[in-house]
Amino acid sequence: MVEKVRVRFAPSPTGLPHLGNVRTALFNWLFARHYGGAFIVRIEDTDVARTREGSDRMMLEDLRWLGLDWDEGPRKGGGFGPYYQSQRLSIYHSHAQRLLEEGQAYRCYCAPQRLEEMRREQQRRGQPPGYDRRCRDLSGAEARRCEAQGIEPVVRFTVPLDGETSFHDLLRGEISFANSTVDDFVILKSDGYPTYHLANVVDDHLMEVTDVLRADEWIPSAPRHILLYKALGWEPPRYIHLPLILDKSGGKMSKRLGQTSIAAYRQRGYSPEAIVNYLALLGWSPADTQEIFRLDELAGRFTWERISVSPSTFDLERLNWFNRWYLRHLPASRIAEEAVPYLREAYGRDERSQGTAYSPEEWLELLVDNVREEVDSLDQLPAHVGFAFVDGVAFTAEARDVLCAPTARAVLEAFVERLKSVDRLGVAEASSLIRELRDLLGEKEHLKAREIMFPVRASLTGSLHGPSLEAVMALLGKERCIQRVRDSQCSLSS
RNA sequence: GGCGCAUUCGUCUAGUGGCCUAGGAUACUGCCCUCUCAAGGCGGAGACAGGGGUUCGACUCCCCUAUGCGCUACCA
Repeated sequence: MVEKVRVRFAPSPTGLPHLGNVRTALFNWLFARHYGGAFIVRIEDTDVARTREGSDRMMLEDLRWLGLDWDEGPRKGGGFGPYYQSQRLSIYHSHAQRLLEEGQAYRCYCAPQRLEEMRREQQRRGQPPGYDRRCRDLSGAEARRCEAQGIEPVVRFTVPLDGETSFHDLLRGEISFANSTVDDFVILKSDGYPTYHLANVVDDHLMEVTDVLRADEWIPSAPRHILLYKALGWEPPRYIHLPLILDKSGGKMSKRLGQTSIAAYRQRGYSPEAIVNYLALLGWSPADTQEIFRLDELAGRFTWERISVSPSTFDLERLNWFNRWYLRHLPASRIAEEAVPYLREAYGRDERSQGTAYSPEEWLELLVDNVREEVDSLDQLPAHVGFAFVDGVAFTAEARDVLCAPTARAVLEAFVERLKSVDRLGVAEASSLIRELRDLLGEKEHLKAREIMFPVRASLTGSLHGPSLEAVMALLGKERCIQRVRDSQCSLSS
């Protein structure tokens, strides 16, 4: 690749951006970065009916969030704009006009109902579907009659009746189609907007795109694009068709609305690092067995030869694994910061440091640091930290059993006794307090570790599971610990 | 129906004719560690869609079949 590589991500703003979209964006971005090229974003808003207000904004926002910055495109500009197709209408018109004049395209006045009937009939007869070319050889007089009736025509491309059209896909090799299976497709709609086929070819050429990385589903329409390039006298770009991402039920991702939108994952507290890492390994693999990759590291190692050709299934479990990894390895301060909205939502506050040895910031970080390993995503966090936020302790059945054990009372009394003599209860102090307690009771009463730890844990949190005991103690603070032990004893005796 | 793409453990994948009694990861599972849950360590179970070729030798190349998916719009 001698010339400078230029690739583009060209979403159509018709809904919530999903994992499939973003994977295509990611691969384009990685390709551009790896080969030192430019990454262009172009909004393909040519379908007036399906365009959703704000969809382009969300797409851009998702890209930004994931760290996929673009060199040219909306909000950024560049020498090949505008980057919204709806602002390039005159460009498409002039090219359509040229094809019209050269006899490589023609106006078609067929009514939608007629086309529909035609298709039904073809279906019924078991014939290949496609436009029957009724308007292909319309006389001037007939065309004028239609115009007089006020019919807005579409412009169709004149596809050769025989021969074949083939193109080279970098991954799959030569793919060819008999021209007889390609019908005279529409390039300009009656509302004046171009179809994907025209807009895409014209823009890729004008924007000097060298490599097209797009989803697999485009392979069947590739011959149309090749034919257009040829008709316009242009050189087609190189093509890499990316394997589709299927959802759990086996269908193409974009067809199911579901919970696969990037926004949904962001809301649930998945990190962009995890999503990028997961997506990168869906359809691409490194030469070794490494699995954890930062974005810049991926850019360094991403080569198109290692993109796979077979479709893959989206697997939430695996995404969760990546997310847990990042939850565990990202700085605690960042996780704490991101946990705030979830805690506020659940408890109306994001800290409860009063009466503890910590500042609000320290407290939050300590809390998050001790539970982050237990969740798949941040939205699960509140469920694990109730003990630190809620006042009354609710006991689980097994916690109750533990507290009713004959040895529990002595343990708790000894615990409170030691607690009283501590003036600052941080994690370190809690830790040594526990050690002393275990030494003492282990020796004197011959109690096992769990016979000591469980009652304390149960009285403090109402549960047998949770963060390490010293963290629990430090998070509650001295007074609340003492209070909870007292309360638990009362509630048991009553 | 037509056209196209694909087919290795449940899932993501390695594998480009001998390195494969098919490797890694995840999920599942056993043990260890441990106050619990995680994490971590060490094990286990688990796959080349089927049939024909080509070859001294096929997961790897060719053909057929099957299956899955995609496209078949004045959607992208």
